[in-house]
Amino acid sequence: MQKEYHPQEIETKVQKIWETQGTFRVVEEADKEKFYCLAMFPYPSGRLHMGHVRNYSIGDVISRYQKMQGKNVLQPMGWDAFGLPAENAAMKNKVAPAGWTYSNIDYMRDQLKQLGFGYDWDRELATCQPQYYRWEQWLFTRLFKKDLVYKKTAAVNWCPHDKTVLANEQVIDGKCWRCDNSVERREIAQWFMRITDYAEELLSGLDQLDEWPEMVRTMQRNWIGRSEGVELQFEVEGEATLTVYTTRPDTLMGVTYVAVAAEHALAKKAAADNPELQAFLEECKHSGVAEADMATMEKKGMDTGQMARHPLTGEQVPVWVANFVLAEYGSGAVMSVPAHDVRDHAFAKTYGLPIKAVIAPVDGSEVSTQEQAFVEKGVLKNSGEFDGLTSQQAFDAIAEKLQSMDKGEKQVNFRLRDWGVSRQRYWGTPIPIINCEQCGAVAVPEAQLPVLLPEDVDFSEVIGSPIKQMPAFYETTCPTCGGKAERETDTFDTFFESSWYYARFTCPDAEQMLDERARYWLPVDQYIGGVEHAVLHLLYARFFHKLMRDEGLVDGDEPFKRLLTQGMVLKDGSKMSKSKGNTVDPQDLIKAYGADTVRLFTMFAAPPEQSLEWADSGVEGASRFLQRLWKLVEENISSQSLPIDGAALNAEQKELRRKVHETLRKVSDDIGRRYTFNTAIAAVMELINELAKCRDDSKQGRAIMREAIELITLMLSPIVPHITQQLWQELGHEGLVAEARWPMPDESALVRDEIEMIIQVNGKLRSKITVPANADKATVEVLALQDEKIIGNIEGKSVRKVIVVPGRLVNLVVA
RNA sequence: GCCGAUGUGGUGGAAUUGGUAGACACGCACGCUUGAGGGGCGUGUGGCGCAAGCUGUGCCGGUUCGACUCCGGCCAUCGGCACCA
Repeated sequence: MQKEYHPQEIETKVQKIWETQGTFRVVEEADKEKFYCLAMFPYPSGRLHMGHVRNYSIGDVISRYQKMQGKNVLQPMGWDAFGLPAENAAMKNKVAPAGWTYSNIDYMRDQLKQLGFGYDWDRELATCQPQYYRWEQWLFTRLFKKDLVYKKTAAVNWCPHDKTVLANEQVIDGKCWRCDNSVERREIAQWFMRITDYAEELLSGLDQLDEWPEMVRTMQRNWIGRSEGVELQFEVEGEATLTVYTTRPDTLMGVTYVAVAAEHALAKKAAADNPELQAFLEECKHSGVAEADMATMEKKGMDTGQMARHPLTGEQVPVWVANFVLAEYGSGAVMSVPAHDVRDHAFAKTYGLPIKAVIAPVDGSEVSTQEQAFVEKGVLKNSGEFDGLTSQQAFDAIAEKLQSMDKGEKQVNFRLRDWGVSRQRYWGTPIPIINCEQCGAVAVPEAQLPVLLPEDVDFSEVIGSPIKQMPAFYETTCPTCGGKAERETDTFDTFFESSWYYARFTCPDAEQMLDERARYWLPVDQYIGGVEHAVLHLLYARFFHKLMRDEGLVDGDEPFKRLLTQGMVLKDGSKMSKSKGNTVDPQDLIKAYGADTVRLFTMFAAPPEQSLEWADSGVEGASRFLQRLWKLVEENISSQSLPIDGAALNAEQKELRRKVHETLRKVSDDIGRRYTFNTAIAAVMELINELAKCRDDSKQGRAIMREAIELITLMLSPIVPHITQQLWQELGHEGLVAEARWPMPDESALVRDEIEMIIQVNGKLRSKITVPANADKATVEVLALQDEKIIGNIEGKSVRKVIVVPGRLVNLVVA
């Protein structure tokens, strides 16, 4: 065995062994328990960043651990290959997005291999390949026939100078990131998926996901935002009725105005002969479509001059246009009760609208609503026949009254909106629809799929999508009538591809969307990815799984059994990014220290769910630890495996061996159940510190040492697989450590005769005593009161109470 | 603004079920090794104090024999907010 640890040499060698032996290639084996471990696939941006390294290290540790449990472990890897950055690179460097993407994939694949992740590379896929995206086109046409997709207009960010649609990310402070002109909102026709049809199931399904972080389930619940309320109508003279939705019908008698979105038909109509209002609506357009912007901007409004008739009182209330009313939520109109809603209150104050209090506190106290809204539920007042009812009672009474007048009814509403999947971009999956003047929107027939995205495009002349100016692409004939027709030139949201890749990994070469193999592998047993995906991606994937289930393609209702959301990698307290110049390139670290050191540090520096603060000095520490490990094995390599006679061990040997097996028990729990890899590593460090101090050359002493280094090699192998493979071989084992079985602690080595207990006086630590492990409460109490320090401490005071927590402590309450 | 997290030594973090706060590591200091540097090894290291001891987990308050942990209120930082992925 070499005296020094040479990571690069070992890693190259070990990676070659895995590759030639196909160690991580898997097939379906009906008689073996399966484990599907998936880390969110990367966007091929060019180079791996530390976030990737962390994500994939976590997945690899879990996968390797499960493999050592004897399971049939699938760990695939692929590429979320469509997206905006490829187009930006294309414009900047005058290269086609496809070529840029594929060369990035080649580079990053090589980086992943250098890190030694145990992927089944035979299953690799990239979402920009026609053999992948053809099946989502196919699914879309199926959903089209089921009326689960539809077209409607929706707002986008529009740059009037570049004449192109901008992503939210491309709008900086309301300006276009390229030309710095003001961005406008513009309504265009787009395709939507009826995710709201599944809202109820997406919500209730969360209750079954008991191995997901509670935080993620809460965020999804709030995102779906189920509410019970009342939908009711206000009549507006000369107009269609104005429909509003409220969760507080008990406040209905306090309505002093109604507000509509700037895009609302009523607002547009009222503006036709009102230049001032017209100007205001124009002004409202000058904001992006992001909800955060809508919520933080100054609340502005204008009277339309129209009056709406209160459904119960018949009173006339003014109709206002307000920039904070969301056109896409509910009906794009709200009833306003300034006395009992914070936002309505602020608006009423600004524009001098009346505030009418109709809810009083339950305890009968007086509150003024002139300076501040009273938003709690209470008892009705100033509400005619409903006076004296509680908010709860009034909810039902008012709903019933409205229903009897045919002016409203109870309704369940969701905050969740249908998913707009159209993107006015090039580098994405073409939407498989043909627009015919005669027949309307027609799905591309199955036999004509895939609709291929032309990859040979010129980005130097165009702003926006080149296929929109490519007649060869969009000119076609209608599949129904055979007449002249045009293809959709929009592409899918890239969330579309990432919503089902987990399923395609089970059968990447199938000549259909999914085949029988999906039923063997799914659901994913462990999914790992950034917490930033807690809502959107994870919700869309759950939705897709249900769509595929309803197509008979998969079993089960949920795609991901257990979820781990990893924290971000930070440097100097903020997210690593090129613009901040605080990035760390994993490639440099692999070169300098080897992959095992990089993996070890990322796993040791923080528990996976927390953000990880990067520290170069910590990497040094990880490297040092591996050298210590190497040295420990090297110094003890000559010790042979010998049987250990538990009864013949002296006290020190017994204690050392107990430490070894306690460490094994802890590491198994930390890796297998808790996923706290940092504490698992710390436990092994502690053990190695103990072992390094040990100088016991007796036969039994050497046997304990030998057992310890074998167990340490196994315990660390999921985390640092290269060095442990080399050590495993040096220790004389034929097979791969990756294929070894995870060891079990020896229960007899864990037995203790004595335990230490702490003694507190009034909750403060005063002494420690050693007691027999089986001592009962009374014995412990007596021993505690005999302790010298304690006697001194409680002298002259009376013991009022004694609390004994078995195995832990004694607390004496004195006064 | 709304939703969700987080806050512990000089630093990253540990404390798993309300029971020894600071494991493990980094850094730092001192010592040994070396011609020197590097490296390695050893000892110490929350603060105050000579010590006994006191004090200490973002801030204010509460529950408890006992609170980093539970409850109420605040502050700060981070993530998401539907066209970044």
